Amino acid sequence: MAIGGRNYTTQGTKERILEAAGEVFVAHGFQSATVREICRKAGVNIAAVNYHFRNKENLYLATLRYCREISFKKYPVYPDMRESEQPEERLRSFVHSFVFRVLEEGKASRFAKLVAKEYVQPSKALDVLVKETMRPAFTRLFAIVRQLAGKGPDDETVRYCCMSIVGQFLFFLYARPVLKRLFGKASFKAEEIAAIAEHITLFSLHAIRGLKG
Amino acid sequence: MAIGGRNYTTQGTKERILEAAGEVFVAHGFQSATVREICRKAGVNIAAVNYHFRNKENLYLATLRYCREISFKKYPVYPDMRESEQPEERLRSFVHSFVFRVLEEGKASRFAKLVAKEYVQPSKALDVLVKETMRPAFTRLFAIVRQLAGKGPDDETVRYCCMSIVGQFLFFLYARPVLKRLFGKASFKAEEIAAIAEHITLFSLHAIRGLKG
DNA sequence: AGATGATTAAAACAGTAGTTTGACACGGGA
DNA sequence: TCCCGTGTCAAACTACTGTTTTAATCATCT
Repeated sequence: MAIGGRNYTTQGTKERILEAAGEVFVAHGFQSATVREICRKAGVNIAAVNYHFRNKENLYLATLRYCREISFKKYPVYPDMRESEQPEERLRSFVHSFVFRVLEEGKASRFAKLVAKEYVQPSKALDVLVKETMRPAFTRLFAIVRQLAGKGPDDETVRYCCMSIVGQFLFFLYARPVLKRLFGKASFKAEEIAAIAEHITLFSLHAIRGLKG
Repeated sequence: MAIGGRNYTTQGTKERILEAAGEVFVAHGFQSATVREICRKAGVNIAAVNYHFRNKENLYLATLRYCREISFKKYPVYPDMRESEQPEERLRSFVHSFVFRVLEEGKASRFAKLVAKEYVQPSKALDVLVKETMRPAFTRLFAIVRQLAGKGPDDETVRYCCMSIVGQFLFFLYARPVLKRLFGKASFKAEEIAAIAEHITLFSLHAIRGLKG
């Protein structure tokens, strides 16, 4: 049961299932997704899921990890940036990589879409997601905003600012179906994504400076 | 089939179903919610749903409308405010009623929670939601922000600002399960909600002023 | 070649979903 | 009193779900 897997066809089957599972879970969510559709898309037998992943829930967790790896490999937390950088640049870098991770048209944005569903309909997976992904990200962001805000504002204010920044990401993470219906726009070119990231950066920098005093 | 309903027991059954449906749809979402659980909570027979609402999807739409009415009756769009008011105050009013509609502990926040699920897993209901609820709200917000920003920024910048503001609402609409795990906080007292609304107002006002020039 | 263990395939299983059915209760009008 | 439409109820129906079973296939090592 998935001990070594020296057989190359196994790797092929497992990966094909993970790819198809990514598609289907993004499209329908954990509950509504069916292993039958996943297997049909992957071109494998139904029993393969239970053989390679034990059950549906385990496949979901594996898919979450698989998609996270893809997303963070393409858009790292700090792309070629030193800790000693100016806080404005660190915020800009944080925002840009985050926004691309969310808005990109491709496999790298699957993780963000799965996380979106997890927010709204939490499962056991959310605990590990918060622990491994969100809490570290929030800690990094808090340090950046604290540096930008200076010593004036208290911790609660800084925390609220972080939430305001994250909220702006969430808009584009969630509102895509609404944007499509409001403005007829469903996908973004790389330059547009960069423009959005730059807007969020400037909007937040101005706000923090204003709150500073 | 739900023509008049002069029988008072009918009204009781229909409303009990709608109340229970609100609870269950908020808790599990449309797909995962079962009519059996709804009927058990409502204390009615399973067949009552199909008798009064034809089918599950129709019950869902009715529940959405029912919850929207409750939410907007308690927190109107412009609570005792004239159009001639200063734009700062109009933004503040817009933000406050929105935030309360989202964060309140009670039946009035059910609509926001249902909409949140609808964003992530759109169904046929989203089209009518966008048309009847989101588009008018976005138009009102756009007018306020345009007035705040002056004639300098172009329409796209103003639109991005609106998205940044709405995004901050979304954070608290979505991130509650995460906030619970991050800070151990799941519910907010009225003063805290007001403080959050005030933060979002100030954060956004500073940002818009900064972008103004 | 034959044995071995990992992998795949088809079929069946048990549980649950939404929906439908047909019988029954009840209140008011002819 | 009889009838009829509205509303309620228990039970069944059909479809689909995740999972398991059993047998067949394949690559690899002796």
